[in-house]
Amino acid sequence: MLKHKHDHDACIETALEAAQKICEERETRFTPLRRRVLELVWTKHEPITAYEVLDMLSEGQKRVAPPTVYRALDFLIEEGFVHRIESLNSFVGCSDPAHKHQGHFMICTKCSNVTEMNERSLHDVIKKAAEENGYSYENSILEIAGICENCRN
Amino acid sequence: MLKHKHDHDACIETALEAAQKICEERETRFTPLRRRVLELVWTKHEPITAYEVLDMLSEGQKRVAPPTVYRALDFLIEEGFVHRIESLNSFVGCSDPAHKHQGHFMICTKCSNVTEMNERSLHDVIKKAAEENGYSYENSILEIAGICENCRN
DNA sequence: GCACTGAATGTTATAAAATATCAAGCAATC
DNA sequence: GATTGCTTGATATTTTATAACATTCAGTGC
Repeated sequence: MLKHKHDHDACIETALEAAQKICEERETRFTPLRRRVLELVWTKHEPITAYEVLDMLSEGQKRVAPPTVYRALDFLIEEGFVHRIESLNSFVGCSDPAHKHQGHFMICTKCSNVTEMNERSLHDVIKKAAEENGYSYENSILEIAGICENCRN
Repeated sequence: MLKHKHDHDACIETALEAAQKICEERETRFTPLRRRVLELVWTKHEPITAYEVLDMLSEGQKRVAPPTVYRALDFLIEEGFVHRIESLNSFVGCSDPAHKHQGHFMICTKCSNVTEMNERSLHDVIKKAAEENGYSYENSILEIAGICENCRN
């Protein structure tokens, strides 16, 4: 069942190519394993758990161990290709990998789809709120639960 | 080492009394176990994990099992006396238990202290952002990491 | 008082998520 | 081709959380 009308294969491919390019620029190593994990994260196109990645990664070969997946995910998060959704213990591909940032998300409680908001204004408001309360700002997690447009119709 | 200059015992006592009163109003049961768990959460006055609560609860008596703690925490969260900090898998006492709400937090990455922000304006901005992106708003998690005023001095 | 009911707690077992540690492989540099 | 450091493999364990069923307890009606 297609939730979004888009060419999903192309969408994955674009993400992989972008990651590849960024890693070349940064001289970090986009190894086959890391590439494969990023691909699996994008394949689901919804928050995916580390153990789901693990299962998919293990298909048709010897089962990989959790650290393999977690290390790959750590790298991808570090590079900004993947975000972690704290409230779901899950991971999603980043829609704007070129700029490192912490993601702000809306999570549909019906269909589980996640939308990343890259809104400068929202980020600024949050940062300002922190500073007004005496905190220096490092980063922030924002996860909004609600019902998406599709599911309301 | 005291981090805040306040009478911590009084602060715990206030929280317990408030909870008691609210439960009477709502006709929900503020049992000895639930009271004790809330007390332990407030005693630490920093995010506390379920298993820390479990250990403290077990002191000087037969060890309690995880469900005992999780159920009490579930109740306290449901009533709005405790918030869960997703990014830390931990729990903190709510500073405004009289009004049910989802908490917005600042977390000091040095001293681990947590400050709850009950700012209407921030809440409104977040809700508006969600709606502008086509989501109905249910609730939201905001956890800002930074360094608190104390730790910067 | 006593049986009934439903909520709360106890108990046992297990699932789910994540990490520590050490070993082996591999890729770049000298 | 030896060295170095990063990456991956492998084993074990820790941390976090829940499922399922049994027992206890408080309130209600009789």
